[in-house]
Amino acid sequence: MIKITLPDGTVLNKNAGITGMEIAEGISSGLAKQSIVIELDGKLRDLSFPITKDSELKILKKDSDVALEIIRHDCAHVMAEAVQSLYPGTQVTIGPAIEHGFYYDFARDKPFTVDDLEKIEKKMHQIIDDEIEFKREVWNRKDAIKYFENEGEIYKAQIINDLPEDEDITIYRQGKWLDLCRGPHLPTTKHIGKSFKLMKVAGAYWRGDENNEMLTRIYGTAWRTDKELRTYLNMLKEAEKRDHRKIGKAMSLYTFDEEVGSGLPLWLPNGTVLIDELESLAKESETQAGYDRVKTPHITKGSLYEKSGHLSHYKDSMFPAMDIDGNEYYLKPMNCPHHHKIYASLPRTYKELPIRLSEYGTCYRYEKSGQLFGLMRVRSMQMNDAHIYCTEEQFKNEFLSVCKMYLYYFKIFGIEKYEMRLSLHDPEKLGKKYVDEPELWLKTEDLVRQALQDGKLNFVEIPGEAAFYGPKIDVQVWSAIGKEFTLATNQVDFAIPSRFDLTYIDKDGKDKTPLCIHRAPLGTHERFIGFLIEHFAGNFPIWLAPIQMVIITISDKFNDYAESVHKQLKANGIRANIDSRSEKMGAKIRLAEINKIPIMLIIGEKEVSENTVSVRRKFKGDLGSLKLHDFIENIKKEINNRLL
RNA sequence: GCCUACAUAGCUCAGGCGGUAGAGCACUUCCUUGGUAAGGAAGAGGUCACCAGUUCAAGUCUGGUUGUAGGCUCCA
Repeated sequence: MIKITLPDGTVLNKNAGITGMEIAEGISSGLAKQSIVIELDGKLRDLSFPITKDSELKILKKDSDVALEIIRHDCAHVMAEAVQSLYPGTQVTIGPAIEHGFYYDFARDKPFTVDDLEKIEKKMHQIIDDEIEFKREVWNRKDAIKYFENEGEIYKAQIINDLPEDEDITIYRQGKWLDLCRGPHLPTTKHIGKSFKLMKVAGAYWRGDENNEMLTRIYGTAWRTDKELRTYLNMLKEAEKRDHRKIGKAMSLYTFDEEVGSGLPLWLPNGTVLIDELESLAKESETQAGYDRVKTPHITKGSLYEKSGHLSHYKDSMFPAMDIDGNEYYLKPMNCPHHHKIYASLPRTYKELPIRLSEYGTCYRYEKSGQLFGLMRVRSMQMNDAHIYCTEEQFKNEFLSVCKMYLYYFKIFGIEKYEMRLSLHDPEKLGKKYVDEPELWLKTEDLVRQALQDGKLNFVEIPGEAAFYGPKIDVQVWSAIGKEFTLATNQVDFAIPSRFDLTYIDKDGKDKTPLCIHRAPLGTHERFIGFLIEHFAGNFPIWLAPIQMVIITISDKFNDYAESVHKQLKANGIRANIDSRSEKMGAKIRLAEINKIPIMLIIGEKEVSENTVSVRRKFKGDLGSLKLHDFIENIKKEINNRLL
């Protein structure tokens, strides 16, 4: 007899070898029906797993998060079986559950196409309807390797070979088909249900290494119920509508041109308004925070980038050199070396520090063609850049005020979903990916960590994500379609100032090396605007909206008055258009709504005679009429305060 | 860069088997002068991404180039 303790403290005395399923059945038939898997002493096991010793047992039902993960994982297994039965000779590799679904990577001479997905899905339904049991077996390691090698499954054999020595090699059979798997699994394929869908095919490198062969990955999504599946698919559709590439086109914000080159956006007048507004915001807050503005050239000699370390650590992301009078020149990927030169152009004393140099210059980075993505990943980018040179004592304060600056920006834009990440170096990559200063790395990382903790900011630590010259804080956000991006960044540079012989004369008359903070609270204008488009779904607050309002005349009898209103709006710095087409008011309103123009000023007989405008706002509708003067004063307040 | 797919009017898209292009919206003109999400009519718009090849004939078939999309890898 063994003792089995349930989560509520109940202790059951049972014969050794009893299974989770049997215990569930003993409790209630309803529970047995709902049960998916058990947690035995903290480890997930199959319902059919024989319990042989005193244990703590938790029975997990279909509604648990774990169950959903297992449904997805099993779905991957069933897909693999379907694929191998339909396309003999295809090798299986790995097939995990992921957020929203699962994937499986296959090795096959001919990659799958979208047409294959339908056939595979049909076969999967068949396997699920057949209600096949998942059976766990523990195999001898050598036998397992031999088995998979004989089957021509070289990837599986390799996976087993690389498993830790002490780990059991478990095999799951589903009917005639079997796969190496840690488990656990559902009792039968029927438990997977029908709420899944194969989504897309993609290439993926074996073990995620681009030096390895390319496998074919099939992505699927799977849910507990059809309702959940439909909700998810619907969410994807809604997200597509927010896609900055779609809205950017519809609102004429920016465009790309084949003859200009990929990743090189052309900002149209409407989009340039957004850039200008962001710049004004940045200039305003940076002036207040004691920054000085500078301007530096777009191309520079290679020798400067040798000194900065860019050529040894960052060359892959730089456009190739151009030869000018026998010298190699590069397009600048970052502003730091230039700012360092500006710092070095004069002797500096401790009294001047901190020195804060800001620049809204364009940088150029060579991104591989496959990773360009609308405005979020481009090759020419305008940075909201600055470098702060300070003493070690000043560091914490400076670093935190930068963090506060981007939190201030986030508040203005109503950005609530973000994650701050402290990116640290990977000691194994010192001298390669990172400058070879092991002690300075640790010391600086500690300095940053301390600053964040003292500032009571929430953050997570990610090793191996630092910049080549120092640790950084990245602020991560997610695009409408769920891609993750770094929006703002705040980096410490401890190595470069000494390479550039940057010094200041300290109180004691001795030369010392300052610390340098790189910071870009608005990231690049391209990415920031791409993100804002999705964040607002194109419905920008008034201060940002490229076209703030449109004047709609009820008939062309009122065009003269409309012109005079337009003139007064312009004189007050308000961006307005007139819609004087020979159309009905309803049609004009509709067009303005579709174009996401926040305010409509309707003008007819009544407004002309009373010197008013009838105000209609997007999302709010008809707000009645106001004296033109009063309207302008109100709206100016809203614009100047950058209200949401 | 790698894998897969796609590229037709300003936008969204039709164009089984090869026979030199079509819709809706937008645009222009005319009629209409209408009070809070589509009034009517007519017209103009395309070297079917580009370059080769096959063919009597290519938007359609083949190859290449460029660009775009979804992934992988990499990053603000």
